[in-house]
Amino acid sequence: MDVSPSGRTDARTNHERLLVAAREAFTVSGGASLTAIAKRAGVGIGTLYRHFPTRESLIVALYRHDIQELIDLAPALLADRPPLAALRGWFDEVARYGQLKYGVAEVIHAAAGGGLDDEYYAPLVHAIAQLMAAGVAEGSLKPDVDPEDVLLQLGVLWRINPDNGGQARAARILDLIVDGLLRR
Amino acid sequence: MDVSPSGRTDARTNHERLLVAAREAFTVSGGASLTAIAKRAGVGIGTLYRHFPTRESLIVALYRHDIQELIDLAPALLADRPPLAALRGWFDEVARYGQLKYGVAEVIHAAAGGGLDDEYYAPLVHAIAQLMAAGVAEGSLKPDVDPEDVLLQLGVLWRINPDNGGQARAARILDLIVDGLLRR
DNA sequence: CAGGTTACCGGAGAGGTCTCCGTTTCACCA
DNA sequence: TGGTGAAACGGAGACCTCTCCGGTAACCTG
Repeated sequence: MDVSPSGRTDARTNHERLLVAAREAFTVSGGASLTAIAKRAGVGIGTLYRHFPTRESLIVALYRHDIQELIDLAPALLADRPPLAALRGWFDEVARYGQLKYGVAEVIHAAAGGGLDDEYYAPLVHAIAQLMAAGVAEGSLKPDVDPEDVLLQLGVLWRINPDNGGQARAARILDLIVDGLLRR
Repeated sequence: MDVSPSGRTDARTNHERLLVAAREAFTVSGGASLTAIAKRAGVGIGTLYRHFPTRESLIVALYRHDIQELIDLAPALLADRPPLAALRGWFDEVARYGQLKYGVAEVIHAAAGGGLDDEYYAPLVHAIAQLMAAGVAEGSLKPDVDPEDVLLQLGVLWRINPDNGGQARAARILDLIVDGLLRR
């Protein structure tokens, strides 16, 4: 996932510089090649890869904060809405994040892609599990649905063309997904 | 999508050779670089790209036949099963094709990806529409669901890791999708 | 504070995708 | 049966991802 911050100060420095460069690159243009990021950081491409073995791992590091927000949102929503509304609200937020912040989309996409790198996608699964548990307890959702299956289904959000009524389409599909979870 | 067969015989020949080379490459190894396919066809990479502007367009041309099979299957299923069983059966078949034939997966993925190139993804939408219409007529499915939304949802099938219980997961998710379409 | 280990660095290189454009060749017509 | 213009060809080149390994220098230890 991420190289552990070891004793070497140069390693830590480079790690920092890479994150800064990546953040700049992403906020400026919404995307950049790894080569360009390494160059911007004044570091060799090899160094970038040692610190962040995959493209996602870099992005995850960048957007850890936002993802955490998403995760924390689940219990917050549950606190002041009925379970179903909370679930649907959370889905909406996922969609919104995805359209807004390139990085979050990337991560969820990667997570859903079966990257199996539990480290950072487990929390997302956990958030979903929480939301679903509330609905199950209430009797409105069917029990025994695997939250990972649901995360996987959310992956559809990133195959929707954003312009041209994509927002409406996303809403419709989220409705379908929720309906699929309802107890009959 | 595909270059129109013009008067030039060399164009037609190369088109043919590319298809043959691609088919060989895909059946032999399940996948190949475009460079390799062009080389195998004895043609420049530029020629390959002129005939097939995108990777998908090449694969679509290759698997047009299989996709047609899938499309024809919809009415066949409807003829000898109740609508819901037909729908679910068709979904299963899509999943099976996807795991079996690389190309079909590619196409549906591309189609669902909003490639907007109606030419070859409209038939898939139409197949779904047929299946759904039967369910609606029978009263078991909700009306007014956009078949494209459903096709989009099927895209999840190609984010499932095939090994490691992927088959079971696909079945579970297809159940969820169908449940989402049921009238409540 | 000198020397040795060893983690870390950087970039060359392999292999891909896709574009661009100078060159070749075909089909048509006088 | 040429001659000719448009269409098709092909590969160099720009740019990307990712790997590998010889060189470098930061820490530790005596």
